Amino acid sequence: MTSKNVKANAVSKVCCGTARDIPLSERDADELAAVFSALSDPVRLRLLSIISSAAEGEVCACDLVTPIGKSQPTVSHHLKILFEAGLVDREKRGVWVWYRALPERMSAVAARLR
Amino acid sequence: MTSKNVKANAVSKVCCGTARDIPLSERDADELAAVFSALSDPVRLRLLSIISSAAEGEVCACDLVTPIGKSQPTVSHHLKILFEAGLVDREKRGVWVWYRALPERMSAVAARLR
DNA sequence: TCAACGTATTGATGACCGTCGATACAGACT
DNA sequence: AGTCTGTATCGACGGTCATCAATACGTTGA
Repeated sequence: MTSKNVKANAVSKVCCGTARDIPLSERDADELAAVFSALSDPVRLRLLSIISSAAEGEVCACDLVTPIGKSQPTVSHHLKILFEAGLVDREKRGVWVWYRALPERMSAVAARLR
Repeated sequence: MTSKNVKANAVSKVCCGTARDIPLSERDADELAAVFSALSDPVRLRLLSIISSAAEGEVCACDLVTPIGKSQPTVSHHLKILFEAGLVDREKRGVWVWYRALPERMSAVAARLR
């Protein structure tokens, strides 16, 4: 329980080493996990896909309900999660809400996967 | 409901365009979401962090329980999820199971975030 | 064969999540 | 004023997940 690791190919009596410190802090792990939680739903990934590939750089929420194939409250719920995770930005203009992708945020998350 | 998008700064009467096709297929979205689900737990992220930064390239499962601070069944459960998501590889040698990171898999996932 | 140990599985529990119908809210137009 | 429309919120349902104690499995060594 208090000994060092052994060589890769050996099967030794001792194995378990002392508890080393974890490179990723608990707070960082929580924050990262929150972002990945937002990315862990296929509906949200498809929403991100549509928003990111918009020729105008932004998409009206009303253009997202039909292609996703879910109810309007469900799509609104997923957009809120993406927004709160910092993955998209939104702007209300009149009655409509326009969603914009935040590629630098995506890149930052991707960078933390090495 | 069947008109085109309007300019960014305008507040026009028409908004909602026809349903365009989604760049990300439903199957791809499901697969990607499954990987992100595996990454959406802080315990699993910390496990990945320990395994990825191992000097020997691999870590014995017995060295993961104490630093994580969860019960042995819980750690085993999370390791199984990481393995089934293709994020880590494992090899049983004697009584012990050694876990190894798969950085190329991480890079592949990161690449899909643009 | 038996005991000891590391790991995986089972079963149960409490919490969280995706979904939708109904409803509330906020602009825009008459 | 009122009405229409796009969006967000509420409430409820069913399903999934993280967690642990208990247990089963597999390997080692006596």
